Amino acid sequence: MADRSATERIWAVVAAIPFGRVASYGQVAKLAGQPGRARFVGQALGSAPDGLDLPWFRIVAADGRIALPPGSEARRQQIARLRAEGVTIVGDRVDMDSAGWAPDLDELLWGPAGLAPDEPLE
DNA sequence: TAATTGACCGATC
DNA sequence: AGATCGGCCAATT
Repeated sequence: MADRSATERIWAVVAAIPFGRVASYGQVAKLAGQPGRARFVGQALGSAPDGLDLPWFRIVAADGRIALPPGSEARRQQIARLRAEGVTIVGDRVDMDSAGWAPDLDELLWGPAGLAPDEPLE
């Protein structure tokens, strides 16, 4: 697996998002080595085959808003899925302060990925 | 082939 | 806090 296309690289980053965490499109793009191409992330997800079982629902807008169109079935499922993982969602927003994913350094500061996200850190 | 679209982002007003 | 604008670039029309 040497020459992965940008799309496949994005899939890999999305797949690397830990349970109970969310990441923004721009962040995924940056981690995939393509800063500034946030929109491409959305396309990559829409083009992702179901076989990958990609956690697409862990991707939200930079402000924590659900990027999917209101009233859409996919959006409703995204919210349900995130809540099922213990992510706090108020209105149409995710609490990025507690559920937002950060680069590996944060895992060292915040603890291993198995940490229960319900627990406020303060 | 050109124009339009889109699961966005950041700065600015 | 909301709205506007430019940038980004592959897929679709």
